[in-house]
Amino acid sequence: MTEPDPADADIEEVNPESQAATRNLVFAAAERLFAVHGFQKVSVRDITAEAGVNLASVNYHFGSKDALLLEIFRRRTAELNRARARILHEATDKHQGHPPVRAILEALIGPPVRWLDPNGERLISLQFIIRSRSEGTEEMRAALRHDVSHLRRFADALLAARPELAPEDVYWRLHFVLGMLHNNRFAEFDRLHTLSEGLTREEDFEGLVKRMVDFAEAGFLR
Amino acid sequence: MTEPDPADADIEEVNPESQAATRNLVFAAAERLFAVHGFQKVSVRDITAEAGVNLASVNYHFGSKDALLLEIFRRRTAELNRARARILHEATDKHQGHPPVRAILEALIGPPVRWLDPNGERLISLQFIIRSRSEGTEEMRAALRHDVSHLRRFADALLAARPELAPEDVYWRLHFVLGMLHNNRFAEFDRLHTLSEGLTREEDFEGLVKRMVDFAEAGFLR
DNA sequence: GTCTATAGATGGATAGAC
DNA sequence: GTCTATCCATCTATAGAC
Repeated sequence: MTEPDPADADIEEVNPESQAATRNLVFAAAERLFAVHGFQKVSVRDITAEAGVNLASVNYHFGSKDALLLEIFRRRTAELNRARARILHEATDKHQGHPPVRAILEALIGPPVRWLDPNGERLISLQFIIRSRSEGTEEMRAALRHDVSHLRRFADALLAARPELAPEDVYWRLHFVLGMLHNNRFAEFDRLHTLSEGLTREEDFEGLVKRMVDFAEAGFLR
Repeated sequence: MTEPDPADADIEEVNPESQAATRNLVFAAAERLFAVHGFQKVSVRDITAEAGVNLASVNYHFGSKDALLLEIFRRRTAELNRARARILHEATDKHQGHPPVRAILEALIGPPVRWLDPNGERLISLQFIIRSRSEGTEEMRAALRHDVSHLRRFADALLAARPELAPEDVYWRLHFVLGMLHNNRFAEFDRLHTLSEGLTREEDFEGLVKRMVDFAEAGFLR
């Protein structure tokens, strides 16, 4: 806590921590509201009201609503892809440079599915990332379209693990797996739970990782 | 063509066909713009400009922008689910009431993937349907959440075809297959084509149906 | 039925006081 | 840095002339 110097009592105090605090409050409120309600439906007014700060904060700290969106997007996708890359790297080391299909899929699927756990603190971030695929700004969609470097490693690993498959088969199957992941939205879970009459109310997320890896691996091994 | 009666030349003519034509122009323009640019980004002004009709047409013919959206949604999802139900019904008849997993998956996957063919006239409708999953109005999302009757038949057929599986396994795998389908968006194809450097530029949509059914069937049979 | 004009609401952004 | 007040653009919806 930085207490203002009494000698400065009549000067407007500048508190670096409260500055960072406001920025973080805006960031967190925006991520949460966007994740739950969608990008276009949430206004700057909604965000600042939720964060308990003044209306001008978004523009002061981030420049614009779109720039705020882009910063959240960049930070969260970087975190997710780092987590995936680390696991893939470990699997590569463990298997003398040639990880099997299952280990590759675990590195791809594991992090985002573990983020679904409501007991963790990542659920909102994952929902935000999923939403940005369909509702993002032009800048975000351009980034998604052109920046495939993190997927490059997974595609190459899968191509090496299944050299007898035609490369286009590998790419298409990777696309199918990504589809499985992108479908893990609040609304789709609700629908699944309605259909299954509560049978799929999942609380064991390691179990869900295993379900998804099992399903995806079968598709790659046939 | 209904020609106006010359006796009515000084009375404002009412042409039922031009009325229907305006309505259809609005419907088609709205579906196309929503499918390509998203629901919130397209204004009533965009729609009427694209259709070449006056600004008031949307409210006159449909009541509101949201009602127009809902009507497009209802019509297209009904068409898609009818096509799926018909194929499932045929497969059920053909297999004495007990279609195998592969036939069930073909009925689920075939219609929406055939709609992807740009040589057909369904691509826009499918993109609209996919978008409504994440960007729809509250009414549309409520319909998606609660109306699972069309999926009910597919879930029951799959449960019957794999009685040795725990029901929740069947439901989760159905969820994975739906994820594969929902990922067939313009933007995701672009990304896949970037990653594969053009290898996946698909023109054979029956081939794509087979790819997807192969992948999904493997996941159900393991 | 069509169209123009506009009402009425809401949004992002910013100037200027403190 | 914070906050209020406000500008200005844009949207949906509708009234009223034709």
